[in-house]
Amino acid sequence: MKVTRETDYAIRAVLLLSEDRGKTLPVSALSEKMDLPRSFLAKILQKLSRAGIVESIRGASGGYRLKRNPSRISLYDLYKAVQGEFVVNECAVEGRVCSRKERCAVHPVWKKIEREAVREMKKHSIASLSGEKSSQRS
Amino acid sequence: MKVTRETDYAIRAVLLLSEDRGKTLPVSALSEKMDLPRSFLAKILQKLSRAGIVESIRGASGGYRLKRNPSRISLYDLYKAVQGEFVVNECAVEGRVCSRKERCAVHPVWKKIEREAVREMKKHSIASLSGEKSSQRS
DNA sequence: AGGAAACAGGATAAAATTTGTCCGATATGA
DNA sequence: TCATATCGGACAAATTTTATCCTGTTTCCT
Ligand code: FES
Ligand code: FES
Repeated sequence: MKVTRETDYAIRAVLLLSEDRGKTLPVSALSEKMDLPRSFLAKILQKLSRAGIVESIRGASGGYRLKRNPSRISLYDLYKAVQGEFVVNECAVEGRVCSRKERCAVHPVWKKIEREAVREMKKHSIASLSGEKSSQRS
Repeated sequence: MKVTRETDYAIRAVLLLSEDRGKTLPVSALSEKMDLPRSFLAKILQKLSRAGIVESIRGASGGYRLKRNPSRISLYDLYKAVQGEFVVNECAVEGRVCSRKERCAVHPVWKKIEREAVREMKKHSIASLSGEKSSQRS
């Protein structure tokens, strides 16, 4: 559930890609401009690529560019592409074995926190977050 | 931010302690009844003890008992006693070094998720969660 | 007094996760 | 062909999670 460096880096990279919209940037440029470890970022971009969020262009003058409109990329999309399903408590995951699940009164609380957090992350698109000065109220 | 086994176990133990209210139970009993690893649970109870949530009675026929009324013990109290401050993204922690903090539009989103989750956890007391059928009373 | 039951606190450690690096293979533009 | 890139897999350090064990101390009971 916690947002790791991986996801944080993914967000920063995608934010940068959304600035020069449609532009293709190599990992080196993204890494330098956002001060992120290069080879780690490379791995992260592969995940985003597989998730259909960015697109890779191989070969000389290649790099990465957004595949979707920034307004259609939410924080949740990035979280999920990088970290997978958002889970508050392993015990409350659907399909997990937990002998107490039926009578557990705490379970629903974790589920609610989960839903609220996901909802909040879905609310914010890269488009609404980019541009430094965007006074997004929520 | 994720709820670890430690916190999950703490909640189960405190729930059991709240059933026999005021009763003192040794770690062995708590461990057996809730099927939790004994020595691990012992460590967790020490944390709860230091946080003033439970009280330890040493010596033969000793054990642990609640120090506060179950209606005054929230999930958040337990989370904090065991895992410390609730944090969604390390980058967004107060007082942390992050060069981009000032102009970062994502920061407020993590903070909001944090506030909402903490609020939700504070809303539920052990009293309101115990008794399987969630009959509210205090 | 002595023994058994129980917690306190520190040391230790296995397993899992996070946070990366590196390299050989492949693709592509000039 | 050569320089520039990504791809995918292997590897690895650091940290966190999930425990266990041991020695010491307290307290009840006989
Ligand atoms: S869901 Fe497993 S104990 Fe609550
Ligand atoms: S708070 Fe550090 S980059 Fe957003």
